[in-house]
Amino acid sequence: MAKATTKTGGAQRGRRNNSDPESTRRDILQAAVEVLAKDGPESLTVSEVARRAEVNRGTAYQHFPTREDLAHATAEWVGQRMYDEFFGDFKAVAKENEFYPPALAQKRLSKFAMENPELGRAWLYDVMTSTGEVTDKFWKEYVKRLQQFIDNGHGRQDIDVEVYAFVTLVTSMMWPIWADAHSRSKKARGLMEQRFIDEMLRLTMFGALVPEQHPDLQARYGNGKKPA
Amino acid sequence: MAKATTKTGGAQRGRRNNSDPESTRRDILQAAVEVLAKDGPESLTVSEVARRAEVNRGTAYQHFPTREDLAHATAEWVGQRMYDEFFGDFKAVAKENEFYPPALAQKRLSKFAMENPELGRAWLYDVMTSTGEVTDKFWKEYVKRLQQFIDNGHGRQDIDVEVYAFVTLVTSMMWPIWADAHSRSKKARGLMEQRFIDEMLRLTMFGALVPEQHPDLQARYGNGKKPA
DNA sequence: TTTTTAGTCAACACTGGTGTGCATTAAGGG
DNA sequence: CCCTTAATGCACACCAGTGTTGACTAAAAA
Repeated sequence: MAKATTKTGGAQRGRRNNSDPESTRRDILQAAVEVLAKDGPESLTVSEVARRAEVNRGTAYQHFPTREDLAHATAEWVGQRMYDEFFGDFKAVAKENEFYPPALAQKRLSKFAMENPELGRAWLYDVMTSTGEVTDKFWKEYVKRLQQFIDNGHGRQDIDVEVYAFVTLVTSMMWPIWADAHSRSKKARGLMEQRFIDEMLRLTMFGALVPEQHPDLQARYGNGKKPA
Repeated sequence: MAKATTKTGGAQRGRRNNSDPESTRRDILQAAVEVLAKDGPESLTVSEVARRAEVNRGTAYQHFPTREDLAHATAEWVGQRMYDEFFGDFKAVAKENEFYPPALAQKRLSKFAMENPELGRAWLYDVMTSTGEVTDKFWKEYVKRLQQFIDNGHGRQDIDVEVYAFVTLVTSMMWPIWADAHSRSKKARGLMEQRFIDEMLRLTMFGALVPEQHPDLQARYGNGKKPA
């Protein structure tokens, strides 16, 4: 009504016109992560993401030519964000090139995963669907720091660092999903978080078995060397 | 040609006509699991599954009225198959109502996961997407047996059984996926399997830390009781 | 022999995502 | 003031999956 100059299509009057396309790109990627977390990879469509980002579908296609491009960019973005959010303020907590003290590390990792379930979920989906090597920045840095922590004499020398990193990362990212499905209240969720942290630390510190009951394992793994 | 009686549609002459509809149902479900493992939940469509099962789409719809029905039935079927294949010959290996010796258990679990990656993957997808409580038969039995194992004095009394079961199950199921993505040859894959088994057993037996370096954790988790 | 069951085949209407093209704005910079 | 950039809105062709229906057949069960 106000302006009848418009013939057919055309941009809506008063719509956002961003001088900073990067922010639009971020909005789209963020929406993609949310879609991934909420409905899984099946629902990661350009249409759905654009809707959620409150961005025109055409705009999304300008940033990501195909659905596949969007999916890949999303995976990368997740890796980058995890890296930033987890290692970002590292210097404030631990010395450069050093791992956290374990109690702090596990707590931080769990907290991070509980607070960013959508990142964890997206990361897991990526791990589960990627066919080639995972080049994830976050993963690499995590393994590196862990290795240094062990080299510094804090961890057992016979650890297989990659496997150990895999175990802690995968379970930490997966647990919030489990916790959400198995707790009704927010309070219950908090308890679940604490349970996980406690058990992981306990396991990290002492393992799960009563040593005297398992002489065979003691013989095989107790010498501090990797088994042949 | 042979018979010109057919007017338009109609069943193909000499086609399978199964007296045992259950086997058809199984074929469809098995195909669904394979689709899930190969291309993920996005590709779990009635059309695709029917194609893979070499069954008419209409037939699939007779067994599973909607795509959702098929998805749910598939998840259930996976749980049941995992239960059968993992606990099926339990009595042959361990006494009734008792857990395996840990070395055997971890080896068996890993082997199972490596040999049935499609089941593991489907199970993980289910865990990751289910919103409600996981009622999985396999999971429940696993936790039960583990609890008994600990009650019998083989494991540390302060273990949080559910968390511990979660850790071992999730990582065991996920590792083959990781291993596949990170190994070129079949031999490399076998090595990955062994690495995982070794590290899990080592971790189970001794944990990951050098106790003397972490008096704080020793104080908190070393008394054999759950922290308050 | 008749009937029921399990399955095949083809056609159809419908939905929703894909990717493209184009006219149309709005803002900022030179 | 004009030009470029970022974005909108909409139309179009296309494809693939969904779910339904109706005609048909082979084999087992009654």
